[in-house]
Amino acid sequence: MTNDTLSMERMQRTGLSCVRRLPAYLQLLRALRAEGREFVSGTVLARVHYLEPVIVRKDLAITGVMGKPRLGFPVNELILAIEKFLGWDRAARAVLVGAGNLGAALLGYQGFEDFGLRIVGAFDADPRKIGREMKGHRVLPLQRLPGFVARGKVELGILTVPAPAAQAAAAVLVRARIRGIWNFTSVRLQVPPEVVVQKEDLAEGLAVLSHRLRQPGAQGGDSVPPRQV
Amino acid sequence: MTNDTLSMERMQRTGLSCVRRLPAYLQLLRALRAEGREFVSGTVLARVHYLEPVIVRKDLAITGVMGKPRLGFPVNELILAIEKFLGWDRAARAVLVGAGNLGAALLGYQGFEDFGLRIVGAFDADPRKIGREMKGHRVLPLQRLPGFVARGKVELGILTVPAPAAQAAAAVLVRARIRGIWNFTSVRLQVPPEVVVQKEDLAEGLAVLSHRLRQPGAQGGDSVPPRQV
DNA sequence: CTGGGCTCGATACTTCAATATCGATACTGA
DNA sequence: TCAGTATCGATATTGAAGTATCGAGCCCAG
Ligand SMILES: NC(=O)c1ccc[n+]([C@@H]2O[C@H](COP(=O)([O-])OP(=O)(O)OC[C@H]3O[C@@H](n4cnc5c(N)ncnc54)[C@H](O)[C@@H]3O)[C@@H](O)[C@H]2O)c1
Ligand SMILES: NC(=O)c1ccc[n+]([C@@H]2O[C@H](COP(=O)([O-])OP(=O)(O)OC[C@H]3O[C@@H](n4cnc5c(N)ncnc54)[C@H](O)[C@@H]3O)[C@@H](O)[C@H]2O)c1
Repeated sequence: MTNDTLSMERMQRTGLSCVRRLPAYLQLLRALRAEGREFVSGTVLARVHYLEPVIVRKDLAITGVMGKPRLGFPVNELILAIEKFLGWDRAARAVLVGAGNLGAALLGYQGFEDFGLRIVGAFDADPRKIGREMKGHRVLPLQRLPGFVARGKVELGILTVPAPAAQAAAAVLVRARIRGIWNFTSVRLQVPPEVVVQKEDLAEGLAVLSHRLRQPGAQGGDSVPPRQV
Repeated sequence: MTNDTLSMERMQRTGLSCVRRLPAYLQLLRALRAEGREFVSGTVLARVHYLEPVIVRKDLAITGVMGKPRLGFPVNELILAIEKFLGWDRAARAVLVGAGNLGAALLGYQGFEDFGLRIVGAFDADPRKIGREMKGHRVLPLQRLPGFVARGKVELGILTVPAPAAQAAAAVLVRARIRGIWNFTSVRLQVPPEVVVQKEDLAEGLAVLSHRLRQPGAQGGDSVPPRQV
């Protein structure tokens, strides 16, 4: 059985929780590679992220990379495998729709290249914003989006318009044959089944934070720390 | 058994997945209240959010509000119960640390009052930003944070500084006796157990999106997959 | 060259969320 | 008035994620 077949088989039964943790591993692995480390144990990765070592090993198993006893996992190989697994080996091209508060922040964020994303265009409906330069991008009118997407092989749309405009803007993206939408509005978008929508809802995190503040027995930290020492 | 006792008992065994869904219900319930609706069935709530009716009923059960057969749940009572459950009946006061790209977006966001949050101050370390007005807030030097927090009964800190500055900035917040930190950096903060940290990681969502784009059998629409504690 | 100890992968167990099913209730409409 | 039905709450079942444990491999120290 080839490595690829193995990888594909495991991909089927991949839990989402695991996928969510991969970027954190990737970040640390890249830092280790920059230091020249060749191997790292799952135990070390776990300690940094307050996880159980066994979770890390199980997560890394889906990449198909084998660790060596006493040594750990090969850092560089693991980086490449995770990047390939997530499709981050080549950055996906994305357009941003809604060059407002949040849109400007995302346009100005330098870290997306590390996460397999490159914003190549910004669009807005407000005539006062169109034509202006924003964080190194010229804001274009929404009417030019379909041509831009088709010509530029754009795969993703980032949606940062006000809630009432969200569904209509999503429809424009869908008609432009975008493959996925990163949705920062609070609207549940209706899209055809071939379009993937990932909703990013700040209210969710805020609800968890508020709730934990009210919980008397809540523990601090980003997650449950394993056991001390 | 009083409603309060019931509510407190159920609060103990509340799952996080449920808490994450509450803001979505709340949003729709408020819209219904604005229309004058007095009752709404769990089935309707479920349809809007693409959930199973059973899930909605179980989620709403933790508020202690009882629904009536054939009628549904009392809208206004439910809103008040959810707000109280999350502690959103009075907005928590928060300071923002790091008035950069993302910080400016959050400062300019008008929707936080609906989520029980009020940003009352903005802080930065960059002398060029200090003193400037930003989205209606004067940016203050970090040294003034402790006094500001103590005097203003500030409970929350919003962390939007670059990653290398994150731990130090968190330490300032902790020393100022903040109760919770909303962490937008990619750093796992080390804080004492009485401080609650909620980490908001865009890379997680992006990883899920990328992965689903590569999954041939993935279906569209946004789902809210459960996350680890 | 040989035993100790760290680490890996595999398997079994536990916990919790999602789903299915059921009887009970109260409004609708004939 | 009373059958019909949408809806509720409760319980049981399924499934996924996290946890515990074990044997095996391999490096290193002595
Ligand atoms: N700002 C934040 O911190 C924040 C946080 C969480 C969620 N959000 C969500 O992000 C979205 C945008 O928030 P914001 O604060 O940036 O609002 P904003 O008003 O600052 O920006 C919205 C932008 O969208 C443009 N726009 C309006 N209608 C459009 C259309 N039909 N097509 C294209 N562009 C259009 C507007 O001209 C404006 O530039 C909202 O849905 C909000 O709920 C924002
Ligand atoms: N911009 C985005 O869209 C985005 C998205 C996801 C995550 N983030 C994260 O948010 C954080 C900020 O991102 P950004 O794009 O706003 O960066 P930024 O550089 O625009 O803003 C950072 C701000 O923090 C200030 N600062 C630096 N050191 C400080 C200190 N010790 N104390 C107080 N303030 C200090 C800087 O002066 C600057 O104003 C980063 O950790 C980034 O990873 C940003």
